[in-house]
Amino acid sequence: MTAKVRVRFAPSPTGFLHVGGARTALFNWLFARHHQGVFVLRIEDTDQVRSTQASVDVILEALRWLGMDWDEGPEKGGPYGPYFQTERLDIYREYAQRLLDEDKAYLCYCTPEELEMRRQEALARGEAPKYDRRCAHLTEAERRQFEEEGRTPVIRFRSGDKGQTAVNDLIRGEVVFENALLDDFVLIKSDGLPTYNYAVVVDDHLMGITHVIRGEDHLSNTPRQIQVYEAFGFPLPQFAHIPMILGPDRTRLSKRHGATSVTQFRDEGYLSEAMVNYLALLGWGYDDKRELFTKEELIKYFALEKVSKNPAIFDQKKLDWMNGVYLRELSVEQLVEAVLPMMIGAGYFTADELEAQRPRVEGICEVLQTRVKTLKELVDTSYYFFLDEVVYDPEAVDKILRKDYVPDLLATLVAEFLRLEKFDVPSIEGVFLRLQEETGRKLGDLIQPVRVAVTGRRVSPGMYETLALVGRPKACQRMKQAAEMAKKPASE
RNA sequence: GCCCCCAUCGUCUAGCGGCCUAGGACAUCGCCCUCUCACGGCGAAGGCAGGGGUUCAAAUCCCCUUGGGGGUACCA
Repeated sequence: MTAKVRVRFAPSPTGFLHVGGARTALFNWLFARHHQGVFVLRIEDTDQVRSTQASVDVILEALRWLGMDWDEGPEKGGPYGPYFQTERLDIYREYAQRLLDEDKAYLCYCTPEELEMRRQEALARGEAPKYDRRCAHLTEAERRQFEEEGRTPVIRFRSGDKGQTAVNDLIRGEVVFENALLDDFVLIKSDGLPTYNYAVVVDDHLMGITHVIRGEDHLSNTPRQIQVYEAFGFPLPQFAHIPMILGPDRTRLSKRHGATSVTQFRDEGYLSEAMVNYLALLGWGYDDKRELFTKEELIKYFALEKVSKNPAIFDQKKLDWMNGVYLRELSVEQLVEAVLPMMIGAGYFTADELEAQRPRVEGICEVLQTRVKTLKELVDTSYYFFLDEVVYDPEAVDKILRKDYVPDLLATLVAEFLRLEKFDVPSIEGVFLRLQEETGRKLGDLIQPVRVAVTGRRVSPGMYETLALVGRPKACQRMKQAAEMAKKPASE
């Protein structure tokens, strides 16, 4: 029997949860759940200047929203804690000391400025910009001299420069690196904090991680980490480097490409199920016919073998489509619940009026459900059901309203509407049908002017429903107003 | 500069030597439905980066070129 699968997602809290990070978390989570393993969340907050608690909160919240629960980590604890790297500093020091004692690491007194200068020089000479190892064999006297100068040392790893290091990647196969190309990288910074390449190894080992599933940007660093594993005599975990997510211009996905934070997508009205489904498809696929999966199905089908090697471009259009699919699968009640707070936020009505508005909102959701891709879009486009002022599309006014027959038509309709006992769909439809018969005009010629008059646009849900939902007072008032507009010639 | 990864329609992908005159989905276009728009249905267009090999046979294997991405930090 093989050991229990243990994977981890290890974000650094320096901002929001990026879709790339979310996808990495998802693959780890799916892998863990598929194998009935353990999903660990570890916070890599060793970058003291950029890490913030706010960022931790946002990341946890985003993970929760996506439905990825962690078995060990912040707020949960676990047998291998602490799960914040800054709370594990003693551990890193202790292990570094071991390396120091075994002469597998050494103290280096070079300052960042000196290193930067030498790097530039090396580059100028066309050489590889690697550390020149001048501190690799300091005498006791030299060391004391540096100390007296007030220099605080870093701990550098003594990396081998003969032979090769092979990464056995579950997705890419064997990837071989020349050891001569690796330099003596820093393990512990002068501020006492560990560097990434060192801390991951210690943590992944101590936390019993069996599979390291992470972005391809870490592949090149893996040989360094493997050397550290070997220096300690730790067994290697399995590695799986998943492809990057790129923007439409094939560069690394960033803010320039629009929304990239999970929280932002949530706020823009995307559904977490759609988000998860879409993210899963970025670099993973099941077969040649299915691409809509519930979370349970994803867990059931997910396999590293099916993860592709090539980078994926984040296609918001497809996300939009998929969100529309999930939106349409919602019951009207679910849709209403999701949208009510957003409508209050938009100022359509107050929290006190919520219950009174609910029936209307239900009707609005019904007619808009197939016409929008996101919750926000639903809220935005439904403004004319609530607000008094309608924004008229000039082109619509010009093309549809400014016709000779329109003022009379609108006036007639207002009169008819006012005469109705109930302002509901059948009654409204009856008015239009009768008028169509009497005038011999096409139904569209009757309806389009009303649509523009009442909604300001040439596009809306079915007009009978829209009128009923807008309500008689607002509808008639707008139609009268539009009739006046129709009489005036186009200006400015 | 050096090292590593990747390469099928615009995009995500199926394909793991013959089943491929390359399949699906999004996007695009057309038609149907229809009060507009959407939804839904039907259809069209669109791809194996280029060049060498290997093989009876290559999108599938190898090499080169090109292109893209990543790494090369006292960031993670």
